[in-house]
Amino acid sequence: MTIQSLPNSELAVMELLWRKGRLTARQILDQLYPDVARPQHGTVQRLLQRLRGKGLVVRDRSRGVNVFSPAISRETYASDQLESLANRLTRGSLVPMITRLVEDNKLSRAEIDKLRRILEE
Amino acid sequence: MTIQSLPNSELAVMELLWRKGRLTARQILDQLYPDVARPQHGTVQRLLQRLRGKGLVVRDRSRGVNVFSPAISRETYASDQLESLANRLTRGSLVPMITRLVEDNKLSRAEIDKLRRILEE
DNA sequence: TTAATATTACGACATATTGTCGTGCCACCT
DNA sequence: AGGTGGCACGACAATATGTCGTAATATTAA
Repeated sequence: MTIQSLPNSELAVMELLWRKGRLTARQILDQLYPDVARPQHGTVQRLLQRLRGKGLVVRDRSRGVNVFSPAISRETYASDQLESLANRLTRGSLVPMITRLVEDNKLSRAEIDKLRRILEE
Repeated sequence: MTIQSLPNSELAVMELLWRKGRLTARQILDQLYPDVARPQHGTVQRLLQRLRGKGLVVRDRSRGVNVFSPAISRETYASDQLESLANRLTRGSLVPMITRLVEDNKLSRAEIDKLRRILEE
């Protein structure tokens, strides 16, 4: 089963968690809405709650304040989304998409080199 | 600018158009809802209208009945979505996603070989 | 310990998106 | 003129998304 695609607001929270690793709701609030007049704790709590429901965030209740962290890595989420994309559009194969990117010169020399190295094994 | 991600109902129409090339609304209706009791022309017309609005479908009014065809290829749409995914999640690079797929053995031998050939140039 | 403060969980909405219908209008064919 | 099919689009239900408000609980400061 594929992980669903996240809406912007939830992705923004994941982005922070992927960058920092572990954060409290307040820390997320401060980073997401640094200069909002009346920041809403509720909004962040809600987003975290929904993300937990989707299995993308775990919380640590062991200390006073809940600490949240990603349940899956950015790479896992990203590659999962890529698989889903390929399944929906190109019968599960990456070939048509990558072919097109190469033909359109959308991949840098460096990127191509790295990909080749990965595929050497 | 990136092409937006299509909802299921619209993707189903694109899928048909990509497969067949050119179709009238009625042909799409017959294929999409082959055994629905009271098929709704309006639904298909609406979907085609929205797809035209998004620039993904063009119509040929030169004959009596409108004939619709894709404005962009499946490969263009797919690779565009892939770029968008990479931009949102991995700073535009495919490397993290592909690396993960290889590590997880999600790519077949044949798929890897094809990708390598594409990247040879 | 108690009052103030922060945190949490979640109901409630406003908006936006998606999936469907229905209807009125138009063109063509008898 | 009447019938048939096609077309454009308003409308709306269902769902998803983004945001608040608040009551209950936990924590901290006095």
